[in-house]
Amino acid sequence: MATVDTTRGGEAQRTLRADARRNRERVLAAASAAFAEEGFDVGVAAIARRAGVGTGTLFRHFPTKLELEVAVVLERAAGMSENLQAALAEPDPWEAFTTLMTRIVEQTSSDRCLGQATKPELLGDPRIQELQDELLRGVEEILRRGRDAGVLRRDVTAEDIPVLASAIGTTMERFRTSQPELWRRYLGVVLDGLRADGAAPLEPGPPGPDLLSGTC
Amino acid sequence: MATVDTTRGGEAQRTLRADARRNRERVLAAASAAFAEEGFDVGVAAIARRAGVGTGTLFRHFPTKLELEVAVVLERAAGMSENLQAALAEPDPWEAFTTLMTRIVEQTSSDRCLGQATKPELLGDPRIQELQDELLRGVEEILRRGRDAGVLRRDVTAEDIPVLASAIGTTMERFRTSQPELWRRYLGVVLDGLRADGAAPLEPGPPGPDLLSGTC
DNA sequence: ACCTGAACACCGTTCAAGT
DNA sequence: ACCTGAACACCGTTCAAGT
Repeated sequence: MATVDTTRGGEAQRTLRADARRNRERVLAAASAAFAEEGFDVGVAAIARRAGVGTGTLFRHFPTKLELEVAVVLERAAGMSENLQAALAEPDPWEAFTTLMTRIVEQTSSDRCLGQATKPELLGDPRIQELQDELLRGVEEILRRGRDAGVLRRDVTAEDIPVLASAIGTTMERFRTSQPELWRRYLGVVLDGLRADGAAPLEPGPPGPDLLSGTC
Repeated sequence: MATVDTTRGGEAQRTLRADARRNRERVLAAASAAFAEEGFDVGVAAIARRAGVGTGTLFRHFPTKLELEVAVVLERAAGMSENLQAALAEPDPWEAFTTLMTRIVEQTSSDRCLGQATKPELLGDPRIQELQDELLRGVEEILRRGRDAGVLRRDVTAEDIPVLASAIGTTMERFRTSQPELWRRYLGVVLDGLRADGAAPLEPGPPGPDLLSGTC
Protein backbone atom coordinates (compact mmCIF):
# COMPACT_ATOMS: atom_id res chain seq x y z
CA MET A 1 0.00 0.00 0.00
CA ALA A 2 2.77 2.39 0.96
CA THR A 3 5.79 1.72 -1.22
CA VAL A 4 5.34 0.71 -4.84
CA ASP A 5 7.74 -1.96 -5.93
CA THR A 6 8.82 -1.17 -9.48
CA THR A 7 11.38 -3.94 -9.88
CA ARG A 8 9.43 -6.57 -11.79
CA GLY A 9 10.77 -9.51 -9.83
CA GLY A 10 9.98 -7.94 -6.50
CA GLU A 11 12.96 -9.60 -4.82
CA ALA A 12 15.41 -7.14 -3.34
CA GLN A 13 18.60 -8.00 -5.16
CA ARG A 14 20.61 -5.43 -3.19
CA THR A 15 23.80 -6.47 -1.50
CA LEU A 16 23.36 -10.23 -1.62
CA ARG A 17 26.40 -12.06 -0.42
CA ALA A 18 28.20 -13.89 -3.23
CA ASP A 19 27.26 -17.39 -2.10
CA ALA A 20 23.68 -16.34 -1.40
CA ARG A 21 23.31 -14.84 -4.84
CA ARG A 22 24.68 -17.99 -6.45
CA ASN A 23 22.43 -20.25 -4.38
CA ARG A 24 19.38 -18.22 -5.29
CA GLU A 25 20.24 -18.59 -8.96
CA ARG A 26 20.75 -22.33 -8.56
CA VAL A 27 17.41 -22.83 -6.86
CA LEU A 28 15.63 -20.83 -9.53
CA ALA A 29 17.29 -22.79 -12.32
CA ALA A 30 16.53 -26.12 -10.65
CA ALA A 31 12.91 -25.14 -10.06
CA SER A 32 12.54 -23.84 -13.60
CA ALA A 33 13.69 -27.15 -15.07
CA ALA A 34 11.81 -29.32 -12.60
CA PHE A 35 8.53 -27.44 -13.03
CA ALA A 36 8.77 -27.58 -16.82
CA GLU A 37 9.36 -31.33 -16.76
CA GLU A 38 7.12 -32.52 -13.95
CA GLY A 39 4.77 -29.63 -13.25
CA PHE A 40 4.26 -27.95 -9.91
CA ASP A 41 3.84 -31.27 -8.17
CA VAL A 42 7.57 -31.82 -7.63
CA GLY A 43 8.52 -31.65 -4.00
CA VAL A 44 10.69 -28.85 -2.68
CA ALA A 45 13.11 -31.47 -1.39
CA ALA A 46 13.74 -32.64 -4.98
CA ILE A 47 14.31 -29.09 -6.14
CA ALA A 48 16.70 -28.34 -3.27
CA ARG A 49 18.61 -31.55 -3.97
CA ARG A 50 18.79 -30.70 -7.67
CA ALA A 51 20.13 -27.25 -6.75
CA GLY A 52 22.61 -28.70 -4.29
CA VAL A 53 21.33 -26.79 -1.28
CA GLY A 54 19.37 -27.51 1.88
CA THR A 55 15.61 -26.96 1.96
CA GLY A 56 16.20 -24.19 4.49
CA THR A 57 18.17 -22.25 1.91
CA LEU A 58 15.41 -22.69 -0.63
CA PHE A 59 12.86 -21.23 1.76
CA ARG A 60 15.20 -18.41 2.73
CA HIS A 61 15.17 -17.13 -0.84
CA PHE A 62 11.59 -18.07 -1.62
CA PRO A 63 9.56 -17.93 1.59
CA THR A 64 6.92 -20.21 0.12
CA LYS A 65 6.69 -22.72 -2.69
CA LEU A 66 4.12 -20.52 -4.40
CA GLU A 67 6.65 -17.68 -4.37
CA LEU A 68 9.06 -19.95 -6.22
CA GLU A 69 6.36 -20.79 -8.74
CA VAL A 70 5.67 -17.10 -9.31
CA ALA A 71 9.37 -16.44 -9.89
CA VAL A 72 9.58 -19.20 -12.50
CA VAL A 73 6.43 -18.09 -14.28
CA LEU A 74 7.70 -14.49 -14.39
CA GLU A 75 10.88 -15.85 -15.94
CA ARG A 76 8.75 -17.16 -18.78
CA ALA A 77 7.50 -13.65 -19.43
CA ALA A 78 10.39 -13.07 -21.80
CA GLY A 79 9.14 -15.86 -24.04
CA MET A 80 5.64 -14.44 -24.08
CA SER A 81 6.96 -10.99 -24.99
CA GLU A 82 8.84 -12.57 -27.88
CA ASN A 83 5.64 -14.19 -29.08
CA LEU A 84 4.02 -10.80 -29.11
CA GLN A 85 6.88 -9.14 -30.98
CA ALA A 86 6.89 -11.90 -33.59
CA ALA A 87 3.17 -11.42 -34.14
CA LEU A 88 3.41 -7.65 -34.34
CA ALA A 89 6.14 -7.99 -36.98
CA GLU A 90 3.80 -9.97 -39.23
CA PRO A 91 2.34 -7.67 -41.95
CA ASP A 92 -0.79 -9.71 -42.74
CA PRO A 93 -3.39 -9.21 -39.97
CA TRP A 94 -4.73 -12.78 -39.94
CA GLU A 95 -1.20 -14.16 -40.13
CA ALA A 96 -0.23 -11.95 -37.20
CA PHE A 97 -3.12 -13.28 -35.16
CA THR A 98 -2.50 -16.94 -35.94
CA THR A 99 1.19 -16.48 -35.24
CA LEU A 100 0.37 -15.11 -31.82
CA MET A 101 -2.07 -17.87 -30.96
CA THR A 102 0.17 -20.60 -32.32
CA ARG A 103 3.21 -19.48 -30.38
CA ILE A 104 1.31 -19.02 -27.12
CA VAL A 105 -0.42 -22.38 -27.31
CA GLU A 106 2.74 -24.16 -28.43
CA GLN A 107 4.68 -22.80 -25.51
CA THR A 108 1.89 -23.54 -23.06
CA SER A 109 1.54 -27.08 -24.31
CA SER A 110 5.23 -27.94 -24.17
CA ASP A 111 5.95 -26.38 -20.80
CA ARG A 112 4.15 -28.25 -18.10
CA CYS A 113 4.54 -25.41 -15.68
CA LEU A 114 2.84 -22.94 -18.03
CA GLY A 115 0.07 -25.46 -18.60
CA GLN A 116 -0.66 -25.37 -14.88
CA ALA A 117 -0.10 -21.63 -14.53
CA THR A 118 -3.83 -20.94 -14.58
CA LYS A 119 -4.33 -21.95 -10.98
CA PRO A 120 -6.03 -19.18 -9.01
CA GLU A 121 -3.25 -18.68 -6.47
CA LEU A 122 -0.83 -17.77 -9.26
CA LEU A 123 -3.26 -15.59 -11.21
CA GLY A 124 -4.04 -13.75 -8.00
CA ASP A 125 -0.45 -12.63 -7.55
CA PRO A 126 -0.12 -8.91 -8.34
CA ARG A 127 3.16 -9.36 -10.23
CA ILE A 128 1.62 -11.96 -12.50
CA GLN A 129 -1.36 -9.71 -13.07
CA GLU A 130 0.86 -6.75 -13.93
CA LEU A 131 2.66 -8.92 -16.46
CA GLN A 132 -0.60 -10.09 -17.92
CA ASP A 133 -1.92 -6.55 -18.23
CA GLU A 134 1.19 -5.56 -20.10
CA LEU A 135 0.80 -8.43 -22.54
CA LEU A 136 -2.88 -7.71 -23.00
CA ARG A 137 -2.08 -4.29 -24.43
CA GLY A 138 -0.04 -5.91 -27.18
CA VAL A 139 -2.75 -8.48 -27.87
CA GLU A 140 -5.23 -5.64 -28.14
CA GLU A 141 -3.21 -4.19 -31.00
CA ILE A 142 -3.15 -7.49 -32.88
CA LEU A 143 -6.90 -7.89 -32.48
CA ARG A 144 -7.56 -4.34 -33.65
CA ARG A 145 -5.65 -4.98 -36.87
CA GLY A 146 -7.57 -8.18 -37.48
CA ARG A 147 -10.92 -6.52 -36.92
CA ASP A 148 -10.03 -3.54 -39.09
CA ALA A 149 -9.05 -5.89 -41.90
CA GLY A 150 -12.38 -7.68 -41.52
CA VAL A 151 -10.81 -11.09 -40.98
CA LEU A 152 -11.40 -11.41 -37.24
CA ARG A 153 -14.78 -11.50 -35.52
CA ARG A 154 -15.53 -8.19 -33.85
CA ASP A 155 -16.75 -9.49 -30.49
CA VAL A 156 -13.51 -11.10 -29.34
CA THR A 157 -11.55 -9.19 -26.73
CA ALA A 158 -7.96 -9.38 -25.58
CA GLU A 159 -9.04 -11.04 -22.33
CA ASP A 160 -10.42 -13.94 -24.32
CA ILE A 161 -7.04 -14.82 -25.75
CA PRO A 162 -5.27 -16.11 -22.62
CA VAL A 163 -8.44 -17.96 -21.64
CA LEU A 164 -8.68 -19.76 -24.98
CA ALA A 165 -4.94 -20.37 -25.16
CA SER A 166 -4.73 -21.82 -21.67
CA ALA A 167 -7.84 -23.93 -22.24
CA ILE A 168 -6.07 -25.69 -25.07
CA GLY A 169 -2.65 -25.69 -23.45
CA THR A 170 -3.84 -27.10 -20.14
CA THR A 171 -5.96 -29.80 -21.71
CA MET A 172 -3.16 -30.91 -24.00
CA GLU A 173 -0.93 -31.64 -21.03
CA ARG A 174 -1.91 -35.27 -20.96
CA PHE A 175 -1.02 -35.71 -24.62
CA ARG A 176 2.40 -34.14 -24.21
CA THR A 177 4.33 -37.32 -24.78
CA SER A 178 1.86 -39.41 -26.77
CA GLN A 179 0.77 -36.75 -29.28
CA PRO A 180 2.85 -33.63 -28.74
CA GLU A 181 1.44 -31.83 -31.79
CA LEU A 182 -2.22 -32.43 -31.02
CA TRP A 183 -2.72 -28.87 -29.82
CA ARG A 184 -2.57 -27.75 -33.46
CA ARG A 185 -5.80 -29.60 -34.11
CA TYR A 186 -7.81 -27.82 -31.47
CA LEU A 187 -6.16 -24.52 -32.15
CA GLY A 188 -7.43 -25.04 -35.69
CA VAL A 189 -10.99 -25.39 -34.45
CA VAL A 190 -10.71 -22.29 -32.28
CA LEU A 191 -9.10 -20.23 -35.04
CA ASP A 192 -11.92 -21.15 -37.41
CA GLY A 193 -14.33 -20.12 -34.68
CA LEU A 194 -12.66 -16.73 -34.43
CA ARG A 195 -12.92 -15.87 -38.14
CA ALA A 196 -15.16 -12.97 -39.07
CA ASP A 197 -17.28 -14.92 -41.53
CA GLY A 198 -19.95 -17.25 -40.25
CA ALA A 199 -19.60 -16.12 -36.66
CA ALA A 200 -22.64 -16.29 -34.40
CA PRO A 201 -22.92 -13.61 -31.68
CA LEU A 202 -21.10 -14.50 -28.48
CA GLU A 203 -22.94 -14.72 -25.18
CA PRO A 204 -22.16 -13.67 -22.51
CA GLY A 205 -19.58 -10.85 -22.66
CA PRO A 206 -15.86 -11.38 -22.03
CA PRO A 207 -14.40 -12.09 -18.60
CA GLY A 208 -13.80 -8.98 -16.51
CA PRO A 209 -10.37 -7.86 -15.30
CA ASP A 210 -11.07 -9.65 -12.03
CA LEU A 211 -9.94 -12.95 -13.43
CA LEU A 212 -9.39 -14.34 -9.98
CA SER A 213 -12.28 -13.26 -7.73
CA GLY A 214 -14.32 -16.39 -6.90
CA THR A 215 -13.28 -19.86 -5.82
CA CYS A 216 -10.29 -19.81 -3.49
CA MET B 1 -7.01 -60.47 -17.52
CA ALA B 2 -8.82 -63.59 -16.38
CA THR B 3 -12.27 -62.66 -15.14
CA VAL B 4 -14.22 -59.88 -16.80
CA ASP B 5 -16.11 -57.72 -14.36
CA THR B 6 -19.46 -56.89 -15.96
CA THR B 7 -20.99 -55.05 -13.02
CA ARG B 8 -20.39 -51.40 -13.94
CA GLY B 9 -19.49 -50.30 -10.45
CA GLY B 10 -17.04 -53.12 -9.89
CA GLU B 11 -17.75 -53.21 -6.15
CA ALA B 12 -19.10 -56.52 -4.96
CA GLN B 13 -22.40 -55.50 -3.39
CA ARG B 14 -23.16 -59.08 -2.26
CA THR B 15 -24.13 -59.73 1.31
CA LEU B 16 -23.10 -56.42 2.84
CA ARG B 17 -24.13 -56.14 6.44
CA ALA B 18 -26.89 -53.57 6.95
CA ASP B 19 -24.74 -51.02 8.76
CA ALA B 20 -21.89 -51.49 6.29
CA ARG B 21 -24.18 -50.92 3.35
CA ARG B 22 -25.56 -47.77 4.91
CA ASN B 23 -22.11 -46.47 5.77
CA ARG B 24 -20.91 -47.05 2.23
CA GLU B 25 -23.85 -45.07 0.91
CA ARG B 26 -23.17 -42.26 3.37
CA VAL B 27 -19.53 -42.00 2.40
CA LEU B 28 -20.40 -41.94 -1.28
CA ALA B 29 -23.01 -39.22 -0.79
CA ALA B 30 -20.67 -37.15 1.35
CA ALA B 31 -17.86 -37.49 -1.18
CA SER B 32 -20.18 -36.70 -4.06
CA ALA B 33 -21.28 -33.45 -2.47
CA ALA B 34 -17.82 -32.49 -1.21
CA PHE B 35 -16.12 -33.15 -4.55
CA ALA B 36 -18.75 -31.17 -6.45
CA GLU B 37 -18.34 -28.20 -4.12
CA GLU B 38 -14.63 -28.13 -3.41
CA GLY B 39 -13.09 -30.39 -6.01
CA PHE B 40 -10.88 -33.40 -5.34
CA ASP B 41 -8.73 -31.41 -2.95
CA VAL B 42 -10.97 -32.01 0.07
CA GLY B 43 -9.33 -34.19 2.64
CA VAL B 44 -10.63 -37.65 3.39
CA ALA B 45 -10.99 -36.61 7.02
CA ALA B 46 -13.54 -33.95 6.03
CA ILE B 47 -15.46 -36.48 3.94
CA ALA B 48 -15.49 -39.04 6.74
CA ARG B 49 -16.66 -36.42 9.22
CA ARG B 50 -19.40 -35.30 6.83
CA ALA B 51 -20.49 -38.91 6.48
CA GLY B 52 -20.37 -39.46 10.22
CA VAL B 53 -17.88 -42.34 10.09
CA GLY B 54 -14.24 -42.89 10.94
CA THR B 55 -11.57 -42.63 8.27
CA GLY B 56 -10.93 -46.32 8.69
CA THR B 57 -14.46 -47.05 7.54
CA LEU B 58 -14.03 -44.83 4.52
CA PHE B 59 -10.93 -46.74 3.47
CA ARG B 60 -12.58 -50.06 4.12
CA HIS B 61 -15.16 -49.34 1.44
CA PHE B 62 -12.88 -47.41 -0.87
CA PRO B 63 -9.33 -48.71 -0.46
CA THR B 64 -7.90 -45.51 -1.86
CA LYS B 65 -9.01 -41.94 -2.32
CA LEU B 66 -8.75 -42.37 -6.08
CA GLU B 67 -11.16 -45.28 -5.84
CA LEU B 68 -13.64 -42.96 -4.15
CA GLU B 69 -13.16 -40.42 -6.91
CA VAL B 70 -13.82 -43.07 -9.55
CA ALA B 71 -17.02 -44.11 -7.80
CA VAL B 72 -18.28 -40.53 -7.73
CA VAL B 73 -17.42 -39.90 -11.36
CA LEU B 74 -19.16 -43.12 -12.41
CA GLU B 75 -22.19 -41.89 -10.50
CA ARG B 76 -22.23 -38.88 -12.82
CA ALA B 77 -22.51 -41.23 -15.78
CA ALA B 78 -26.27 -41.10 -15.52
CA GLY B 79 -26.23 -37.39 -16.18
CA MET B 80 -24.03 -37.79 -19.22
CA SER B 81 -26.30 -40.48 -20.62
CA GLU B 82 -29.23 -38.11 -20.19
CA ASN B 83 -27.33 -35.46 -22.14
CA LEU B 84 -26.93 -37.93 -24.95
CA GLN B 85 -30.57 -38.97 -24.96
CA ALA B 86 -31.69 -35.35 -25.00
CA ALA B 87 -29.48 -34.67 -27.99
CA LEU B 88 -30.58 -37.77 -29.87
CA ALA B 89 -34.21 -36.73 -29.39
CA GLU B 90 -33.58 -33.44 -31.17
CA PRO B 91 -34.78 -33.66 -34.82
CA ASP B 92 -32.62 -30.89 -36.28
CA PRO B 93 -29.01 -32.17 -36.68
CA TRP B 94 -27.26 -28.92 -35.74
CA GLU B 95 -29.63 -28.43 -32.82
CA ALA B 96 -28.89 -31.95 -31.67
CA PHE B 97 -25.17 -31.26 -31.74
CA THR B 98 -25.36 -27.94 -29.92
CA THR B 99 -27.68 -29.48 -27.34
CA LEU B 100 -25.13 -32.18 -26.66
CA MET B 101 -22.21 -29.79 -26.38
CA THR B 102 -24.15 -27.30 -24.29
CA ARG B 103 -25.30 -29.85 -21.78
CA ILE B 104 -21.91 -31.50 -21.43
CA VAL B 105 -20.05 -28.24 -20.96
CA GLU B 106 -22.69 -26.85 -18.62
CA GLN B 107 -22.48 -29.89 -16.41
CA THR B 108 -18.69 -29.94 -16.49
CA SER B 109 -18.51 -26.25 -15.62
CA SER B 110 -20.90 -26.40 -12.70
CA ASP B 111 -19.58 -29.57 -11.13
CA ARG B 112 -16.10 -28.99 -9.84
CA CYS B 113 -15.41 -32.67 -9.69
CA LEU B 114 -16.22 -33.18 -13.36
CA GLY B 115 -14.05 -30.20 -14.22
CA GLN B 116 -11.10 -32.01 -12.66
CA ALA B 117 -12.06 -35.42 -13.97
CA THR B 118 -9.53 -35.19 -16.79
CA LYS B 119 -6.60 -36.08 -14.59
CA PRO B 120 -4.69 -39.04 -15.99
CA GLU B 121 -5.16 -41.32 -13.00
CA LEU B 122 -8.93 -41.17 -13.44
CA LEU B 123 -8.91 -41.49 -17.23
CA GLY B 124 -6.64 -44.49 -16.88
CA ASP B 125 -9.19 -46.42 -14.85
CA PRO B 126 -10.74 -49.19 -16.95
CA ARG B 127 -14.26 -48.55 -15.64
CA ILE B 128 -14.06 -44.88 -16.60
CA GLN B 129 -12.76 -45.87 -20.02
CA GLU B 130 -15.57 -48.35 -20.55
CA LEU B 131 -18.06 -45.64 -19.70
CA GLN B 132 -16.38 -43.24 -22.06
CA ASP B 133 -16.40 -45.75 -24.90
CA GLU B 134 -20.10 -46.27 -24.42
CA LEU B 135 -20.80 -42.56 -24.56
CA LEU B 136 -18.57 -42.14 -27.60
CA ARG B 137 -20.82 -44.43 -29.62
CA GLY B 138 -23.76 -42.11 -28.99
CA VAL B 139 -21.70 -39.06 -29.85
CA GLU B 140 -20.69 -40.76 -33.08
CA GLU B 141 -24.33 -40.95 -34.09
CA ILE B 142 -24.90 -37.24 -33.42
CA LEU B 143 -21.84 -36.32 -35.46
CA ARG B 144 -22.90 -38.56 -38.35
CA ARG B 145 -26.24 -36.79 -38.58
CA GLY B 146 -24.57 -33.40 -38.56
CA ARG B 147 -22.12 -34.37 -41.25
CA ASP B 148 -24.83 -35.96 -43.41
CA ALA B 149 -26.87 -32.77 -43.14
CA GLY B 150 -23.83 -30.77 -44.22
CA VAL B 151 -23.87 -28.52 -41.16
CA LEU B 152 -20.96 -30.02 -39.28
CA ARG B 153 -17.37 -30.09 -40.49
CA ARG B 154 -16.41 -33.53 -41.73
CA ASP B 155 -13.06 -33.91 -40.01
CA VAL B 156 -14.31 -33.83 -36.42
CA THR B 157 -14.42 -37.18 -34.63
CA ALA B 158 -16.24 -38.36 -31.53
CA GLU B 159 -12.97 -38.39 -29.59
CA ASP B 160 -12.65 -34.66 -30.14
CA ILE B 161 -15.85 -33.92 -28.26
CA PRO B 162 -14.80 -34.81 -24.71
CA VAL B 163 -11.46 -33.09 -25.31
CA LEU B 164 -13.10 -29.85 -26.40
CA ALA B 165 -15.79 -30.04 -23.74
CA SER B 166 -13.35 -30.65 -20.93
CA ALA B 167 -11.02 -27.95 -22.21
CA ILE B 168 -13.78 -25.41 -21.75
CA GLY B 169 -15.19 -26.94 -18.59
CA THR B 170 -11.86 -27.20 -16.81
CA THR B 171 -10.78 -23.69 -17.70
CA MET B 172 -14.08 -22.22 -16.60
CA GLU B 173 -13.61 -23.58 -13.10
CA ARG B 174 -12.07 -20.37 -11.85
CA PHE B 175 -15.03 -18.35 -13.11
CA ARG B 176 -17.60 -20.59 -11.45
CA THR B 177 -18.67 -18.06 -8.88
CA SER B 178 -17.71 -14.78 -10.54
CA GLN B 179 -19.15 -15.49 -14.00
CA PRO B 180 -20.96 -18.82 -13.93
CA GLU B 181 -22.32 -18.48 -17.47
CA LEU B 182 -19.03 -17.58 -19.12
CA TRP B 183 -18.65 -21.05 -20.57
CA ARG B 184 -21.36 -20.18 -23.08
CA ARG B 185 -19.08 -17.61 -24.63
CA TYR B 186 -16.26 -20.01 -25.37
CA LEU B 187 -18.61 -22.78 -26.35
CA GLY B 188 -19.90 -20.27 -28.90
CA VAL B 189 -16.42 -19.86 -30.35
CA VAL B 190 -15.87 -23.59 -30.53
CA LEU B 191 -19.28 -24.27 -32.07
CA ASP B 192 -18.60 -21.70 -34.78
CA GLY B 193 -15.28 -23.42 -35.34
CA LEU B 194 -17.06 -26.73 -35.83
CA ARG B 195 -19.47 -25.53 -38.51
CA ALA B 196 -19.09 -27.00 -41.98
CA ASP B 197 -18.76 -23.65 -43.76
CA GLY B 198 -15.50 -21.79 -43.57
CA ALA B 199 -13.63 -24.63 -41.93
CA ALA B 200 -9.90 -24.97 -42.57
CA PRO B 201 -8.48 -28.54 -42.61
CA LEU B 202 -7.49 -29.80 -39.16
CA GLU B 203 -3.95 -30.92 -38.40
CA PRO B 204 -3.00 -33.33 -36.93
CA GLY B 205 -5.56 -36.13 -36.74
CA PRO B 206 -7.74 -36.80 -33.69
CA PRO B 207 -6.41 -38.27 -30.44
CA GLY B 208 -6.16 -42.04 -30.45
CA PRO B 209 -8.09 -44.33 -28.12
CA ASP B 210 -5.06 -44.36 -25.84
CA LEU B 211 -6.11 -41.13 -24.20
CA LEU B 212 -3.95 -41.83 -21.22
CA SER B 213 -0.61 -43.24 -22.43
CA GLY B 214 2.09 -40.66 -21.66
CA THR B 215 2.75 -38.52 -18.63
CA CYS B 216 2.05 -40.35 -15.38
C1' DA C 1 -17.83 -58.66 9.76
C1' DC C 2 -17.30 -54.34 10.48
C1' DC C 3 -16.01 -49.95 13.03
C1' DT C 4 -12.69 -46.92 15.22
C1' DG C 5 -8.90 -43.83 16.13
C1' DA C 6 -4.16 -43.88 17.13
C1' DA C 7 0.09 -44.50 14.43
C1' DC C 8 2.89 -44.14 10.13
C1' DA C 9 4.79 -42.05 5.83
C1' DC C 10 5.15 -38.04 3.14
C1' DC C 11 5.59 -33.11 2.04
C1' DG C 12 5.63 -27.98 2.92
C1' DT C 13 7.48 -24.98 6.37
C1' DT C 14 10.09 -23.41 10.59
C1' DC C 15 13.95 -22.66 13.51
C1' DA C 16 17.89 -23.54 16.68
C1' DA C 17 22.48 -24.39 15.92
C1' DG C 18 26.30 -23.79 13.17
C1' DT C 19 29.91 -21.02 9.89
C1' DA D 1 24.48 -12.91 6.83
C1' DC D 2 23.70 -17.01 5.37
C1' DC D 3 23.52 -22.24 5.45
C1' DT D 4 21.86 -26.57 7.32
C1' DG D 5 19.08 -30.45 8.75
C1' DA D 6 16.28 -31.90 12.45
C1' DA D 7 11.56 -30.90 14.03
C1' DC D 8 6.65 -29.63 13.24
C1' DA D 9 2.00 -29.63 11.02
C1' DC D 10 -0.88 -31.70 7.71
C1' DC D 11 -2.93 -35.36 4.91
C1' DG D 12 -3.48 -40.11 2.80
C1' DT D 13 -3.20 -44.73 4.45
C1' DT D 14 -2.68 -48.74 7.73
C1' DC D 15 -3.73 -51.69 11.54
C1' DA D 16 -4.32 -53.35 16.35
C1' DA D 17 -7.99 -53.24 19.37
C1' DG D 18 -12.70 -53.15 20.00
C1' DT D 19 -18.02 -54.58 19.09
